[in-house]
Amino acid sequence: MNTKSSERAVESAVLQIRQWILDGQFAIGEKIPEVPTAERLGMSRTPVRTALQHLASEGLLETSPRRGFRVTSPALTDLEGAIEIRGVLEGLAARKLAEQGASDTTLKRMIDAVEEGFRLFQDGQIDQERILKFKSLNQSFHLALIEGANSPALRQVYQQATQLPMGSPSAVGFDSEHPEREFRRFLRAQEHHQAIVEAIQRRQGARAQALMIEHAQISLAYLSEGAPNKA
Amino acid sequence: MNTKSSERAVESAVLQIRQWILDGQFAIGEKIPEVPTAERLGMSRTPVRTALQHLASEGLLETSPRRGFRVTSPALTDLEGAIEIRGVLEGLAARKLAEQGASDTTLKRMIDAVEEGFRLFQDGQIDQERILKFKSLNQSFHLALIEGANSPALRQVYQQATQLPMGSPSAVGFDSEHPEREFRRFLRAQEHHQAIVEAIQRRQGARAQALMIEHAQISLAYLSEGAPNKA
DNA sequence: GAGCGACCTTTTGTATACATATTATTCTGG
DNA sequence: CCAGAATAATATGTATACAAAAGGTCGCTC
Repeated sequence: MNTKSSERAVESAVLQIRQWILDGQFAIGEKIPEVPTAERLGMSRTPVRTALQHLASEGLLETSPRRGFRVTSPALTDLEGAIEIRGVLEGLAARKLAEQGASDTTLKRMIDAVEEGFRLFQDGQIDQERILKFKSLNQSFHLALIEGANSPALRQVYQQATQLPMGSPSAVGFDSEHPEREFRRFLRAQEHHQAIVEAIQRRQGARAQALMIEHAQISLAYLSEGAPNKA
Repeated sequence: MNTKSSERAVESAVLQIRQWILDGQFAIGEKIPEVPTAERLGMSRTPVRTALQHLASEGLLETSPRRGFRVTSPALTDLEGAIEIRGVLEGLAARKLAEQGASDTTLKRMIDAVEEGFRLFQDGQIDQERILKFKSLNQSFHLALIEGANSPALRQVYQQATQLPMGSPSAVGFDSEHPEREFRRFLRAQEHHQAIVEAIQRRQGARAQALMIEHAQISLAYLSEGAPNKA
């Protein structure tokens, strides 16, 4: 196959291989050889190699000099750890925003996300479409927070942290058997977001930080309550 | 040139290019093209490319899809950000240690570091050798903390964070013109370490976290006092 | 039959060729 | 003389060829 259509073989390889790993299609210590993977993806070794290096930098693979790439323990037990990390990093971002003042655009992005979120749930209904929309709004809120904090270091580390398996804010699950409980959970998240925005506007750094960290703890509590692990 | 001597062209390229960047041989936003770099290093584009990707994952370079690699700001302005991040991550580690209990070996590593630190300064003297020793003890303390927290995700993100330029705990400076002030600074750090160990032993999670974060703030205050930036 | 070593296969590392996108330059029109 | 488009030059992304090393297999020796 010669130089396919577009020019993002690497990107598609990263997405596909990451999915394979998260789907559990590879055992924990299993080796991922370049040639079969390249054939499976219909491309040459070069982009596959690049993709594997990228995934290794994400922490999904480990590599030894002449020994290729192997799947690391996906640390499913450490989903907790990833959420905690997200919490303290976002807490730091919230405090910085409050202390140094948030830009109008940042504030607008956050307020918009909150208001749209309330509009989503104002009639008390909940369905698949709204859940997806909420996830998107949620991610938008958290991203505005991090980007608004105006700290390249924070942005970079946060990005690394959210690349950990299932560590992303959008990886919130949904228990379809208890919709009313889920509804309350989303609403509580909304209220937290609102309180955080308020604290930032009032320049209450410590409060913003504490709220943000507590906000992350919700996800943790949700997990230990026996929530759906793979929704 | 055909397949040089050994098989670590990539490694040598990483070392060399990293050195060039840290030496300031490239301007901040400057592009690092593959071909000239490959020629300069006497190898082909392939290992250079791999090395550049690696350095990008370290945060020294940034990359856009079809636009190659550029040197990122060494974040001298964001040294602050790196220290803050270290602070909240170590704070999280301290809380986890306190809450879930520290292992004997972890506790011993931390206590040893603290006691040796006090022994270093007990006669009120300070010199180059002791400063280096203190840096080593300091690093040992912080490493024990992170590793003891038993969270793979935390370990990984922390490692990433300390790879940020000058973000490592051992990158503490020393102002040789004010030795007595420096002495007090080190002593204060020691006392913080001791208090943190105590809080962990007493299972006071929130206190341990707060102490750790405050501990990081010392470095920040030190910076803004006009401390030596490159000691 | 078991241990050790040579050989063969597989796989990674590097070099190079080519295609395509980006960037710089030049030419034309206003 | 400047602006914008077409074109040339440069650089990146991908494919492929080749070399060297790791891992496995087979055979030899004791």
